Amino acid sequence: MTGTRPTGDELVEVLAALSNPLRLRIVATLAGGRDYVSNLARVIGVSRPLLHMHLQRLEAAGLVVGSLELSDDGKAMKYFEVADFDFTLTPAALAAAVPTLTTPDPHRGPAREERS
Amino acid sequence: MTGTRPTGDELVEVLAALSNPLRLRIVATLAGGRDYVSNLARVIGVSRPLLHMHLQRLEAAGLVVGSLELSDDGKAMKYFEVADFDFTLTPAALAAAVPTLTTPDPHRGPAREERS
DNA sequence: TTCACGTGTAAGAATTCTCTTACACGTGTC
DNA sequence: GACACGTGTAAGAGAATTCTTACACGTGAA
Repeated sequence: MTGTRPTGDELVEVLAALSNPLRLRIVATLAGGRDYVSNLARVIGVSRPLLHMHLQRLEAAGLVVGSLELSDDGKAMKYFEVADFDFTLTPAALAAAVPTLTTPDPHRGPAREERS
Repeated sequence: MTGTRPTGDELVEVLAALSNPLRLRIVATLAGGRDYVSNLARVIGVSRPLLHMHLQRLEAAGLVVGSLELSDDGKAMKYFEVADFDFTLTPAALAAAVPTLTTPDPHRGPAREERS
């Protein structure tokens, strides 16, 4: 995964996933070792449902990986760990990714000239 | 600016600024050469007020630089160009930035344990 | 004066994001 | 059975983003 040239859409998803303080904190914490959801929520100091949502976002972007495991006492634990991603953000790198953006049409129409 | 270790807050602002398809397109376009607002709006195909807003966001994040200049025929033109930024996104880099995040208190309180 | 072209900004709607609260299910232990 | 601890998800409020439309001002040319 390291050194991969992301498509425009992938890049936007990754950047959006990392542009949140809490998610940044989640990744940073997981960088120190894998952990399961409930415990991670306690460590970071966030409610479990909230953490659950953010982990989904991070996993969708491919920044963390989760795996459901069974503990010795039969409990279903969901462990998460960071993926070893490596993205470079430079004007040139962005320019290379932009051509592969799938029309992010503003809202309705693709803009017309102002002042008819 | 290249190779600088950003603070957590700076990093969040930069990532938020780049996590939008249109802003990514703006940076990519400016990477091909400086331009003034009205023309850039035509080139990209977006309304000028909208472009103006996005440029503000990019400039606030330090990704583009604007300068008001007077053209030969006396018009005030605002030219923008990309800053030569270079950010590295790896688990380790993020972990290094996170400690400098200024309390991004969720919403109201700092979360309490669930299930009283 | 009027038109073309540059600048900036404010008001409002539609959408998305963030977060809390509440519910559901399963398993091992007291 | 009741409790502790793990999982997942849905409903709703509040705030932030994104975008359009409309207005303001200034200068040179017809």
